[in-house]
Amino acid sequence: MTLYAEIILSLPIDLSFFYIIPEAYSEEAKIGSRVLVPFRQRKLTGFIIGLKKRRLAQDFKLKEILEVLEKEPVFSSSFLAFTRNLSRFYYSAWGELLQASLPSSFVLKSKARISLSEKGKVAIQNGAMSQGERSILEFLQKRPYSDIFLRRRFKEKNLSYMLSRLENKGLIQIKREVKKANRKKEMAVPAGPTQLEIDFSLDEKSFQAVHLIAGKAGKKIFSPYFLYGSQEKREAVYFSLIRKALSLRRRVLFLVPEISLTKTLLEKFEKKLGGNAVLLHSQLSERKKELEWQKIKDGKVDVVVGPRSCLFSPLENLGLVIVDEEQDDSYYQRESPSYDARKGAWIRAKQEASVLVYGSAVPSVEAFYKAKKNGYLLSLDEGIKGRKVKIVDDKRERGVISEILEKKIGERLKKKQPILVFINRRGYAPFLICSRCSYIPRCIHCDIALTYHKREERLVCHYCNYSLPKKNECPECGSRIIRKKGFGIEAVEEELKKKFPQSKIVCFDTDVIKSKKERERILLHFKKGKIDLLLGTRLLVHQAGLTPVSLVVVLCPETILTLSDFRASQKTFQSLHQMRKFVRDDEESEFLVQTALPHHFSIQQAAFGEYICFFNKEIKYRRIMNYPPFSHMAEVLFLGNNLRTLAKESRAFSLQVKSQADNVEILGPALASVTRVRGKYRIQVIMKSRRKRSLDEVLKKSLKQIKGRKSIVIYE
DNA sequence: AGCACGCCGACT
DNA sequence: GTCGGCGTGCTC
Repeated sequence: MTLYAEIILSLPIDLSFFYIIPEAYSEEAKIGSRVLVPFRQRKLTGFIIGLKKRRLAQDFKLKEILEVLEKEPVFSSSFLAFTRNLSRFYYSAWGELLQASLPSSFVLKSKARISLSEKGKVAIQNGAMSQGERSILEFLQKRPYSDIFLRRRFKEKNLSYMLSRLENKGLIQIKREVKKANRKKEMAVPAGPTQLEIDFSLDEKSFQAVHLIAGKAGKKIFSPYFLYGSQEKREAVYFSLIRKALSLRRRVLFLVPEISLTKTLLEKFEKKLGGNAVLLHSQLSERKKELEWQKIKDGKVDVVVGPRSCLFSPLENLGLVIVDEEQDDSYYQRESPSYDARKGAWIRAKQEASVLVYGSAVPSVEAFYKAKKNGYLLSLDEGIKGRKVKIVDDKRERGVISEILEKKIGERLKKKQPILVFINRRGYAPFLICSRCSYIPRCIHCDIALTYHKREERLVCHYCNYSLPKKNECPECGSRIIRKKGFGIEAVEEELKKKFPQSKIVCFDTDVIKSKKERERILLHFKKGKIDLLLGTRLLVHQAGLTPVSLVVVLCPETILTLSDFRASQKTFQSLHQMRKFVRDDEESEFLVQTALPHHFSIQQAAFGEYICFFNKEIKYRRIMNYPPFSHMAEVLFLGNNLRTLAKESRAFSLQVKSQADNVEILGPALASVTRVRGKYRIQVIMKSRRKRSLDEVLKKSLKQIKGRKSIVIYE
């Protein structure tokens, strides 16, 4: 009897396809199997999501599956259910999520190899053809090439069309083949004996938290928790819980933000758990990732630690999912397939009926509110550490470095105490302006002013990297009076070096740090005291292993607040809070914040480390404005080359939404804050609703009408 | 996504 | 009148 398979392909489309299962594969073809199928001219990797005895799609000529690639399915049915739910929630293609769940060598695709035919060889001599066609044929005289190579060589936009015409004329042959990686089975290296570090230094509150959560770990019931407390306290609880889960023979997924992935983290795990943990991250080699994935799949690993992509680890019998530093925005993947690993962890834990633990000392207000409201917030007593804090008003000061700043920095330098200065603005000046005609140099691909970089003497676009040399004359009116507006890290560096010529001052930003080696060298020098003052952007904030110092200075923390983002206050708070962590915990250490908005609550509360105060204020504002967590929100971004068609499309979309939505609020369409990036225009529509269901119904219907490219971001 | 089909302007 | 630009639609 013929069997049919419903298959999801690794493509950005929300459709499944049906194929015939050949007799030879009737045993191997199971739900979750990875298969190779013919798709138009190509061969693609697909995943079986259903088996049918009768054909459902009557009007198609079904094709046969070419190959079932493993004896046992790569995905369990519960994993399939999890990824399907995730794809529905975030409007990302299921196939793309499945593809992202596998090492890239598992996703096979046919590649076209193009060679000259006998007829083609003759045609070069005397055939009539266009210039483009002739040049391709002449190029193929040497040897056959892949279509990717040809595409790079001939920059024509319509190469594939030209090739298909040449193929039809019989002048070339196109062979489509799948290249499989030759994977040798490698013996897993047995973990060496590790000295296990046993410490159960839990205080009363932490002990109670462990007791409460561990009680749930034994049962197969989904139970979420939020641990609110300092890093050390959270970690102690995590490790107790991990041990508990392991003793119950259930596995653990431990998610961390992108940046805290360091060797230290793995060492910590090895000391506490032996060689049982595996660290996965994007910087591992493809081969290494493949081996680790296989180890997890084979059940040889009990704990997986890593960033958001680890959400898709093939762990079975999952008992505990931990999401540490819950507030970190790196959990949200914006590139397709987009998803939020925090919500993803929720969906997966629910699917696997396991315990879920979020943790943070500065939770996102959404998560904190939900945890409080639904009674799963566990406070580990985060006492506020009193540090000396000074907020300096920008407007009362003159110059880049104010008098107060100069005095404070001077004092510390005299005492040979290292200093950290943060300013999150690259370059020398955010933009230049001609004094005579007010001309501002702008990017040719993006709707944004160019930043002046003095080191290179160039004007640079921070969105697309377009740059041009800085000229002394205004290109509009020829005047030589061009002013610099505002200041960036280079200007601060210049000023500091002028004021403190004896001191060793080093800059740490993307424009200086070009290699891993460079980065480590500077951090080491700072640690050893060879650098007196380290000046950095957000890049520096994200360096784990930077030791606290006695003076931390922050310049312009308010830049995020000027953006039209409902989470601007939260982002400001979190970024300042991260910088505050670098202030040494003692009496004489000081945190100095110089800002144009000294009275803004997010800056004040962050400077003083008052999370609860910040939360109370912010949550009121969210409630009034009906922003998450009081609503579900979707940001739909329309992208296109033509502003006119884009406007038409987005307006049609919003009319469609308005016509059917009684309980969906809609804002826009409006030009995005940066109207054009890399030559593409951007128009934004924001939708809010109390219920995700209502939002989904409207969104699903309205999205069907749009053909153009769009990206959707979901907040809840 | 990729690839085919089909519709229009600029050229032999 | 054809070539080759791109917009639209389909893939089991």
